[in-house]
Amino acid sequence: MFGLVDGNNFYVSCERVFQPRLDGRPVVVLSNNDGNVVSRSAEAKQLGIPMGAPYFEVRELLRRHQGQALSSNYALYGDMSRRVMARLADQVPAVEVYSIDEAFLDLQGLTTWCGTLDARAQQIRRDVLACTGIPTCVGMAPTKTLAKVVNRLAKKYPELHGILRLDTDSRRERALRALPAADVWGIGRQYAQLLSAHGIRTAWELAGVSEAWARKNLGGIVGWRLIQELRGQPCQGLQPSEDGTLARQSISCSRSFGQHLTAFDDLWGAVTTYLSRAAEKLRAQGDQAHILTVFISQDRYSAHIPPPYTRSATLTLPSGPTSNTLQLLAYGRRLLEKLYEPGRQYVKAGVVLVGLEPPSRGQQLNLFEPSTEAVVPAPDQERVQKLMCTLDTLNHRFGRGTVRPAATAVVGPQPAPWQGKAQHRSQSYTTRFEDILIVS
DNA sequence: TCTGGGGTCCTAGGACCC
DNA sequence: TCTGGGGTCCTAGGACCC
Repeated sequence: MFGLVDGNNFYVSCERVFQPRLDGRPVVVLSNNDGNVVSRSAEAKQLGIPMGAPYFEVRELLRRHQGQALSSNYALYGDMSRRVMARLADQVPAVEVYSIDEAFLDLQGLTTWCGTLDARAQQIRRDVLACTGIPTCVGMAPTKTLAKVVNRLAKKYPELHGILRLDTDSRRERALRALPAADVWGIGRQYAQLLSAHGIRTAWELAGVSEAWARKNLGGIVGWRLIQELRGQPCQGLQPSEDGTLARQSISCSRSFGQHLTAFDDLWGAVTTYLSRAAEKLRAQGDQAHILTVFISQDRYSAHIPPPYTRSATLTLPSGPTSNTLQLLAYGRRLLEKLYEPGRQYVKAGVVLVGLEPPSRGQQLNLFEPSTEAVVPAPDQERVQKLMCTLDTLNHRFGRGTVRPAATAVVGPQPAPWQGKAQHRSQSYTTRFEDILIVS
């Protein structure tokens, strides 16, 4: 039996823990750059504010209803997530951290030592709420996909008190009939449209399509598995997370700018910032990368700019995998030089690291004489490692960006030109001493 | 005026291998 | 005249997730 625990309106709930004045009011949390709505309180949902709505479209509506919009505060949400996951790990045999606000649980054998599964699920919810302040719902079912189904229903119907368990065929049928096919895990916009065109409205009807049809129309093997899981045949196991974190197969960092940028140095400042951050994540994961991509984008909403809006360049590092920020920056600069065109207005940039692997003992050498200008010479490995370790320690202890590449420096008191908007940011209550909550 | 960021998996097609 | 079979790796693109 799988459990799925999901934080209700997670980002909004994190904010409310430290700002009770937000209770009972329509509250939304915005994406980076204060762009779109990414989390909504129940009151905001009731106003009809859709997920993903551009902020400028709903600002007036929120104001009229004494609502509040908040800039996203990932330091806070990440830390609250860690606390929630730690509580879960304490109470079940295994946890798979699926996203910042969701985890699959292994419920095997839980009933034998603590009453019914339902009672156990309620106990987990109470514990998480008491220890972190985050309200959750729990779905329980024989497959991950069905656990997602019942979790959604538990959220939708308050009379279920936050939990729903699915263990018989008649319960499965009732649950699937109650859920629109478009709300099934794995059915996005395109597939929803296709299903609707074929008259398939509920998850129950979706579970009834033929295997051949699912294979043909819902992404091959992926669609086949989806149908199996809806019918109660598990196709995905639990992949327990080590120490509450996930080892990634790719690491990226990208941002929209607060204004249009045209100067190379400004773009380079942004790319330097993002690449430094990505390299930090890479080292935190204990990996090195051997493929680097840099991309820059123009405004895709602009009427007079033809696609493609994004141009990217990828390089397999000729000197082998590395997690050295300085070496990555040297390659990154060449990629950006390749992409940059003077006179164009750019709105976003980013970097992606792939080909991740743990450091090997020796450094990979190029069999053929490398064209010397293409290779960024790798300085002494041990010294570099020490340097990176010192960098990470300082930035962890004194705050992100305390020690950083000079290309990101800005003269004067104004924010960097690539800095995005965040006009309604709450404090980092749990991760900065200066921001600790004062109760008077 | 204003429109996010960070991931996953799968498929198809081409180059190349023996 | 006649032109195989079974692989791997890489890339681009498309779908999905939160």
